Amino acid sequence: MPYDPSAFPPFAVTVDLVVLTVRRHALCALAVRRGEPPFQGRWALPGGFVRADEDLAQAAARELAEETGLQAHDPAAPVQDHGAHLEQLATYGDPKRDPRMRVVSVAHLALAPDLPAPRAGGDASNARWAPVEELLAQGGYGRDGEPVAPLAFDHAQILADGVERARSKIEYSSLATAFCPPEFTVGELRRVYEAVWNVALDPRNFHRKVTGTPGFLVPTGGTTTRQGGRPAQLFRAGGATLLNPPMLRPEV
Amino acid sequence: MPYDPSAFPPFAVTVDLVVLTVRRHALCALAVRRGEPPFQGRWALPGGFVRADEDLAQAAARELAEETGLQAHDPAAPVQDHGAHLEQLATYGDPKRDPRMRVVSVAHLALAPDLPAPRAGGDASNARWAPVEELLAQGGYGRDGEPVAPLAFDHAQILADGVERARSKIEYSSLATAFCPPEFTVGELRRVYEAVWNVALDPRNFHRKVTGTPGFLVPTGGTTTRQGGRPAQLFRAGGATLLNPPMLRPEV
DNA sequence: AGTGTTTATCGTCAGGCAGACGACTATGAT
DNA sequence: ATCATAGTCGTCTGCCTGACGATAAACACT
Repeated sequence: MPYDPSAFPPFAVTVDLVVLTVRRHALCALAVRRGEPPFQGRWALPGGFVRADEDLAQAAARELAEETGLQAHDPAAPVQDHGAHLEQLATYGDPKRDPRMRVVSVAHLALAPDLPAPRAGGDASNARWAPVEELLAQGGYGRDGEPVAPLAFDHAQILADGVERARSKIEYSSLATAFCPPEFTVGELRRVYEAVWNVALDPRNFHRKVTGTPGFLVPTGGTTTRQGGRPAQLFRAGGATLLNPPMLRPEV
Repeated sequence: MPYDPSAFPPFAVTVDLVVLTVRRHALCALAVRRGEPPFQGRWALPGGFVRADEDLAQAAARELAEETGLQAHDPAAPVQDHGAHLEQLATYGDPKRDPRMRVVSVAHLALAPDLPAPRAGGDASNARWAPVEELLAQGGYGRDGEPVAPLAFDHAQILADGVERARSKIEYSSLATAFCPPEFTVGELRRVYEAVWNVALDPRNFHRKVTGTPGFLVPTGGTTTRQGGRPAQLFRAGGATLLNPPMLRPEV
């Protein structure tokens, strides 16, 4: 029996991106300003429609490249080549989440080092890195005291879910290295954890933990003083993806 | 500007369910036989189209009730009332995953105690609990030696992802109690872990661990001998949802 | 009634790991 | 020279886990 198109309602399917990075000791997310209704002028997560012949991961990688110029990793490959980590986050399909029509959005989570400057269709004023704390302070006030409108659609929920995923996943995986440049120091990696978790970690215990976990870090032989103080060893991310035992987030 | 329907391709959106339970010391999943092409006669995961006015979680709960009669929990509520745990798993949208048309499937994971007998539209022969090992043995042979066809569509991948989610999530959450009846013994809970992980656990260390984790188990005061041997205390699931420190899956 | 089997439960001990923190090292700034 | 800043190595203590001995309370036999 051929399929009956009237047997199911048509949906629009989009991908939305939670793109996280660490800037100035704060966890930041990429936000773009909406140029058209609904929510015109409000900040939102980058995203767009999935094309007819495109896989979901392809669509997310395409949107990521369009917004940031970042190439997504092959998720199965170790974090070695330059580019962002990209993984599926969750799917949001409330019938009323878009007032225009029935839209199901497959949210993805991307983690990137600090390097890139935002660009949204070449217009920098319509894209920015904002501290997640600020973006999630719904109806509150930003760091410069001006009122901040909440994100468009259900994007505050999506962002919150993405942040929580990142916070929990760096506990038991080597994902935190996705926030670092290809070569980095133990101190830089520690500052990533501190920014994502918003806690202070003991530098000595952290150093013991990460250098003692087999396969997590590989020394490159070089050193750097870019942080000031005594020169620090440079490392690359090792092949290990799962940390066992995990890096424990401090209690409260 | 009104929206332009030609600006995006239409999709069908479905929910597919990975319903897991523990039967006779084995982790089993609910499979239904397909009554129509494509993959007619093959086993598949239960699922169906999301309706026009329905949230994704609602659609998953409806399908679960239709297939098993189980009521889904409110995900936020503690695991106390009877019914199945239900959570979103992942979304599968390969353009070729359904030969008929472009279908995006939002897979959900449900965990249920052993009680229910399968029913699919009243026809029991078209639904069964099968050990996941058997369902995932693509092109292999079942326990009775007859050849087993792989699951329809990409359902083997979805099932594998759901099983992996369950296996990892019982490590750090109280989710394993969702496989148990409302009142259960430490031994029954241990057999759940053993079935899901397919390992043998030390009864003494397991008992120490689960009874020593605050909020995990609440004694009801009753005892039972339904397993034979010395009577065991009965417990209910406590309010804790996250186990800290986690229950560690044995190496290798 | 006694014996064996089964399951539950409590205890003990050694090793590993994490948190707290002291000490030393190697840079640049004043 | 002195100080400030980071990085790195050690030590100690407490907690948790894995391994495993021992006891308890039921049932099935004989």
